[in-house]
Amino acid sequence: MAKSAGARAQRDARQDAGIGLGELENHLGYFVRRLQHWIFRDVNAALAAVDLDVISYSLLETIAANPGTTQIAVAGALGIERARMVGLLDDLQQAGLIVRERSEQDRRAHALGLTPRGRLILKKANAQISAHEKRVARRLGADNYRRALAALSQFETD
Amino acid sequence: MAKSAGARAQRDARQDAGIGLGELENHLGYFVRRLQHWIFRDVNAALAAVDLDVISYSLLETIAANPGTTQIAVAGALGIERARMVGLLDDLQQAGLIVRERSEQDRRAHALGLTPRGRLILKKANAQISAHEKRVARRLGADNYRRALAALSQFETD
DNA sequence: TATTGTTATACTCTATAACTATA
DNA sequence: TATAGTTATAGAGTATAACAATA
Repeated sequence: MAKSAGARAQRDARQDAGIGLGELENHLGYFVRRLQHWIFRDVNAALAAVDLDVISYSLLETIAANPGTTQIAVAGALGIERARMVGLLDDLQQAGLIVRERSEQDRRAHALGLTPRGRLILKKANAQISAHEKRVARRLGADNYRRALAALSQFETD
Repeated sequence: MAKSAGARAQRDARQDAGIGLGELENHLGYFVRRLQHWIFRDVNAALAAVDLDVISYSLLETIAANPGTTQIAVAGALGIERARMVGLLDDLQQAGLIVRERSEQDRRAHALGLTPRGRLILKKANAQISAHEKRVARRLGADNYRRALAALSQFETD
């Protein structure tokens, strides 16, 4: 029973520190938040090697998967305000990683794409991300990692 | 194979919207963030019925589980800056839900506790939270919910 | 009229440093 | 000297509204 052993070890550690968390320890939201914090820090540390953060990386990856897409489409897919996209894309453009061109179908919109340098940086970033995922898997346990990925990938948001 | 069916349905929905997410869909961090966002919104909406938010609720629950504990201990347990604790506890105190008393062992510290009203509100909050957890479980699927809770509760942060 | 991108504004969260009173 | 709580400040993230160009 690896499960209760791991959970118990954590509870014990907190009780050693003289503080428990009551009902919180029965709620998925609490554990999701803890894991998300750790992942956020680890992935940003990993991406610092290629001078990116997790948001810039997500933007590059989404643009790479949808060449010619618009700012609004990317904003919607990633849950970023369109007002905030402006500054984020400004930075990526200044770093020479993306291009913004007037769309020919709709001249209000910008068609987004990666520069050759953008593709290179993204490739390096994905190597860092791959190492990061391995760290998560090792820390969570390979079985738990697979279970968590399988379970959470089925969650459909509104 | 409920797994690939669910994952496929989501992918299809995004492709219908004309945009995919590339490598992001293989990363646990992406799904954790998505789930965390949904939970955050749903739990805050639920707690609005008792005029709390998720942070205030976590504070009440932690204080209830550790009567007489200090601000620093709670801050450490929940990952909140001790500077931010001040304002958060000010609000809870003004709402008549907690008491801050000088600790008799260490007169620098505040001993924290719930008022009778704090205990009542917390009880009502936990009923709301319980309903929220059921919504998460239903949306994720009962099996996935159990698997996710079991897997994620074993993650130990630094 | 509605939409894309943009700018401006305000509010919250986070991080940091410094102060006070105690230890 | 170090620690608990507090205050103040600056930076990042988020939400909102309004504007120009285009549909």
